Amino acid sequence: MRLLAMTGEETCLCELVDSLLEPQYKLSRHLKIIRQAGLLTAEKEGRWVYHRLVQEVLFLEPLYQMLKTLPDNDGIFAADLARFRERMCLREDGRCRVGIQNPELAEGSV
Amino acid sequence: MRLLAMTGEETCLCELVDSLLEPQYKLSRHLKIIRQAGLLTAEKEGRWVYHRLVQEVLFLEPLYQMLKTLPDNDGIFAADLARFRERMCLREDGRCRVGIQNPELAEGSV
DNA sequence: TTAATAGTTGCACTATAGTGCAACAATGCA
DNA sequence: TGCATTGTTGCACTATAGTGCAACTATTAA
Repeated sequence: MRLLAMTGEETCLCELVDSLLEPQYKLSRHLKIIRQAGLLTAEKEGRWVYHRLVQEVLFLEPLYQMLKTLPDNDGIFAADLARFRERMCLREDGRCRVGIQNPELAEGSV
Repeated sequence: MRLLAMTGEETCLCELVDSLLEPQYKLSRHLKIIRQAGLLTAEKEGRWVYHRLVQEVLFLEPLYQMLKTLPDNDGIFAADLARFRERMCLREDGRCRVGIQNPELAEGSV
């Protein structure tokens, strides 16, 4: 797994689910690990939790720089990014207002 | 495990064994993984094999930059580095001429 | 050509990391 | 207040990565 939200945005979990096409609990745990490592901040806002990468740590800057430079030979990241951009269009006033859109990954999908 | 030879030097395995205090086969395999990932070149020279980090790949530069910036809170890296400097003093004409010095890690140690 | 030295690797084993289900807390809307 | 929604987590399980021994190759020096 890799953190793909190198766009500098802050996102909530459901937006990542729709972008990366991974189940909610998987990404939730992934984010938790990154948060405990001190690379991510979580800010609760109503039902949504906004995650953002920490910028103030010295050695993280070259790390982010590397992630931006990384090649994307198979185009997977490009596809994730495209879905992410599309998903961000659903925001209202810059805030997420809808849950998981992908029916196969949504909560009550049986 | 972490690659610690960020000093820009090229080193042979026995020098790393004496610096990192890890058994030869462990480091040999570790180097193999890094080599297969394309981050390391191996150059055989007599009985010795000199390993050097690849510099020509675009996204590796910020990675090395990050490794140099990484904090060393417990001082382990500093200790490794000190042993490495000491070990490099045993070279003759810039080439390694002796095997593993640490008796507990040497070949015929029983 | 034999012995010692520098390094590699197959195999079995152990430890750690990732997965999926289901139950859970917390918030907001009807 | 009750229920749907967003997100989290305990548990058992599976997959992957790391470890140690010992046998192996390749090279040099006697």
